[in-house]
Formats: sequence, C-alpha cells, structure tokens
Amino acid sequence: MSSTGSPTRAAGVRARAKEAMDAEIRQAAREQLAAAGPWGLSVRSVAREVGLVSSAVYRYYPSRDALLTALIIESYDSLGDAVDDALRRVPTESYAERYRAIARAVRAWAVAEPAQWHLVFGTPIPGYEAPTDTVAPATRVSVALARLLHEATEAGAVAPGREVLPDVHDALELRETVGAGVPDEVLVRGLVAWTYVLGAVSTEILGHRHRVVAADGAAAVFERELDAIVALVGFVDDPGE
Amino acid sequence: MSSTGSPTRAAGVRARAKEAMDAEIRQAAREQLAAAGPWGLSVRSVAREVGLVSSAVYRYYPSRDALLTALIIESYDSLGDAVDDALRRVPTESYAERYRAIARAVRAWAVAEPAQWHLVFGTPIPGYEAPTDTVAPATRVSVALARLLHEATEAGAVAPGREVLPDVHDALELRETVGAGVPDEVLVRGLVAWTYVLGAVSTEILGHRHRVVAADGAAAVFERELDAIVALVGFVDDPGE
DNA sequence: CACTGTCAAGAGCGCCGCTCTCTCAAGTTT
DNA sequence: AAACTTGAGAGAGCGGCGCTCTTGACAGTG
Repeated sequence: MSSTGSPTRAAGVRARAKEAMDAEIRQAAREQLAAAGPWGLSVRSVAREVGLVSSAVYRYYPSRDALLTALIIESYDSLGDAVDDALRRVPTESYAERYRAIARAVRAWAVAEPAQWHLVFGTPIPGYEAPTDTVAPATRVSVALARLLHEATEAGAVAPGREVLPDVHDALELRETVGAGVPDEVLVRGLVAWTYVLGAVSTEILGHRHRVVAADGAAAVFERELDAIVALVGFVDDPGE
Repeated sequence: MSSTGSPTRAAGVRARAKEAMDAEIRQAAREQLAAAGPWGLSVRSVAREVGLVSSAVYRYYPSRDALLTALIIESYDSLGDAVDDALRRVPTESYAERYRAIARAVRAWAVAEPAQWHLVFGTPIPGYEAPTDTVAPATRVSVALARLLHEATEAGAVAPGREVLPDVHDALELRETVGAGVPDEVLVRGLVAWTYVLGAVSTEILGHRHRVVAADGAAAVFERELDAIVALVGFVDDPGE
C-alpha cells in the first residue's frame, strides 16, 4: 500500500508525465502555428505557454525543426484519417463517389485547418529536408486515390480513351503505386484529378480565388468542378446497380 | 561647368545614386530569397551584402514586409511578362495553343524561379495584408486566361456542353472578368483549367510529385495533362484553317 | 559662406534559436 | 535505509534578428 501502487507497471509514472508534457507542448505549438504561421512558431513562446523555460523544451525536441516535423507528421495523419473516414461512408463500388468523397474530405480538412494545410502543402522550410518518418503519412491520400484508380480500372469502370504517346510511359512512376494494369492515359487523368484537388484547395485557402469565386459559394462551385473532373477521368458508374 | 554638369537635370544626380542603391538592395534580397526562402530574408544580411548597416536599409524600405512586398510585385510582373511574351508567339486564333502557351510559360517561370513562385503562391506571411499595389500585377495571368475564354466563346470555339445548375451562377464572380456571354459551365471549366496549372506547378515545385512523376519526364507528362485539360475545356480549334 | 536636407553609421531594445552548466528530486540498486 | 543514477527543468549567455533613435558627414542652395 506504499506509494500510489499502480499494479501494472510502476516504471511508467514519470514517463507518463513526460508524455503529458509532450502533448501539452505540441498543443501549444499547434495553437501558435494557427495564429502566426509556420515561421511564427517560436520555441520560447511555446515554452512560456506551457510554463517552462525555453531550454527545457529542448529536452523534448532537439530543435525547432524537429518540433515542426512532429506537427507535420501529425497533420499528414490527420488529413489521412479525414480521408479514410470519408471513404468509409461511401459505397466502394461507386468510383466517382469515392473520388468526390476524397476531394471533399481534403477540402473540408483544409478549410477547417488552414494552418495545417500550409504546414504540409505550403512553402517548404528552407534547408529543411523531410525526414523519412514523414513520407509514409504524406502519401496516404495519394495512395487512397491510387487504389481507387486501380480498382476502377480492374472493374472496367473507367473509360479507356485513346492511347497515350510512349514518351511519358517511363516517367509515370506512379504506376508502381497504382498498379501495372492501368493504361498510361488513365494514369495521366488520375494525376490531373489529384492535381486539381490540390490546386483548388490551395487557391481557395490562399485567397487566390478572390473576385473569382464568391466565398459563400465556394463549396458549390467546387462540386461543379468535381463534375468536370469526374467526366474527365471517365468514371462510368452504374449507380443503383 | 562646375560639378559634373548633367545637361538635362542636375537635381537627379543623387536621386540616381539612390535608385542604383535601391536596385542593389532588391537584387541582394532576391538572391537571399532564393537561398533561404521568404522567412530567411533578413534586412541585416541584405545590408551586409550591399555594404550598408541595417538601419540604412530602412531609408529605402520602412520594414522588412515592405521590402518583401516590392519583391512580390516584381515577381508578379515577371510572371505576367513571361506569359505575355509566350502569348505573343502564338496565333491568336488557336485557343488551345494559347492556353497551352500560358500553362507552359507559368510552369517554365516557376521551374526557373521557384523562390519567386513560393513568394507569390506559397504560404502567406502571417499578419501580412497584401497592399492594393499588388492586386493588379497579381491578376495579370488570370486576366489573360479570362480574355482567352471570352474570345474563344465569342468565336464559338469552345464546346458549350450541358447547362450548369443555377446554384453557382451568383458565386461565379469571375464572370465580371471573363464577360457575361460565357456560360456558367464554361466558366467552371476555365476555372478548372487555371486551377490545374497552379496545382501542377505547385506540386512539382514542392516535390509532391516525388515517386509520382520522374523529374526528367515532368515536362512531357505536363504536356499530356494539358491534352486532358484542353479536351476538358472543349477548345475546338481548326488548326491550319 | 552659412543653411538645410538627406544618407549612412552606431548604439540599443526586446525577441529569437540554441548551448552549457547546475540543481535537485524521482527512481534504482545494494 | 542508504547510496547512487538519471533526467527534467532553471538560468545564464552567445550571436543574430527587426526596428528605433540619435548622431555625424556631406551635397545642393540662398
């Protein structure tokens, strides 16, 4: 009955405290990020926020970049989760709807968390080389889209279209992700479909659609654009079938 | 014959020196921008570069943001010039080729000057409100595309396609730039065409096409994507006619 | 010649990232 | 229970940052 007497493992008591402090630091960092942008994140002010001195924060993260990296990974995963959740709510046979679900989820995530969008898809930190930890979370969304393209092709649910010139066959490295059975031209169309989503969300978040699309109609216009992209990719669903 | 005796206007001697110094400052700032990114630009190191003390630079620009704004305007104009030059080399009747020329020019400019791309299309400086001086240069490219869309529609060189739902009619503010005669659905397709270019260039510059498109085939893949976009917009040129 | 306006220098403020040393208490070993 | 090990946090300090204020020098003008 001495000490608190956790029956499972006594060793984790202070480790748990450290974990809590770490979470507190990341939370404060994320708030500061939202308020001041990636280059406004300062170790010192994060430390102040959580009631530490700046040097103490370096016990948790060896540098400002390392803290930023942790936030980047979390953001990638948050986006990946959002997309996965959206996909889970859509029938797997409707390929066009799956694409739309991905696109909507990405946009909704970005609109809700623009700072995190900038963290991931914005200007890179100069001299910052993405650690290998980031690549797996970073590709989650594009992998989801690749799988969609693969399955749609397998199911014959995407219009094949005319053949593509052979000068891009070797350059289309995404074939390794999507699968060898997808024709070059479908790969190109899929690339356009993903590129468009990134472009649309970025322009909207960055305000580059000012006087182009009214803010209150952005979601509706996005849907009409998705109509065009779905037609471009050539998804031929039989809804209800 | 006293002093240097410029016959035109004597008052401009030191003004010219100031102009030269200003150009030198912007030049140094641009180099530093390319090396270290927007947040790596420091007034002090620019001053060191041009042989001044930091406070002297504030004679030319009242703040770091003001210096950055000057560079942003220059970059917008540089991009606008690049697009205008490209358009001048293409027959005005071939609408698809004009679109391709714009797209290629934007990509080429960005690949050549990624730092300037990030300056203009990257993460915004927090708390930085774009001065009104920047909006005119900023819209040059999209205005060029708008004119293209307008002329193509006037000439009947864009497939009209099915009607668009009325829920986006009011939201499509770009109609004021493009012209009232362009159907909603063509506006949406034009929006996709421009959005795609921004997305493609951004993803390439940011390295988000790593393991998706091989670096040495990026230009070729871009051309194939443009094929898809041209088809999407529905330009119906009669080349040679 | 004296006057005035302007450009650059210099010092200094508070902030930053980061490093080093030190303290001191929690946890471990004997 | 005593001795030892570990590591979280504090504090001082380095050089660099944006920016401000004051001071000196010198060109153009009456």
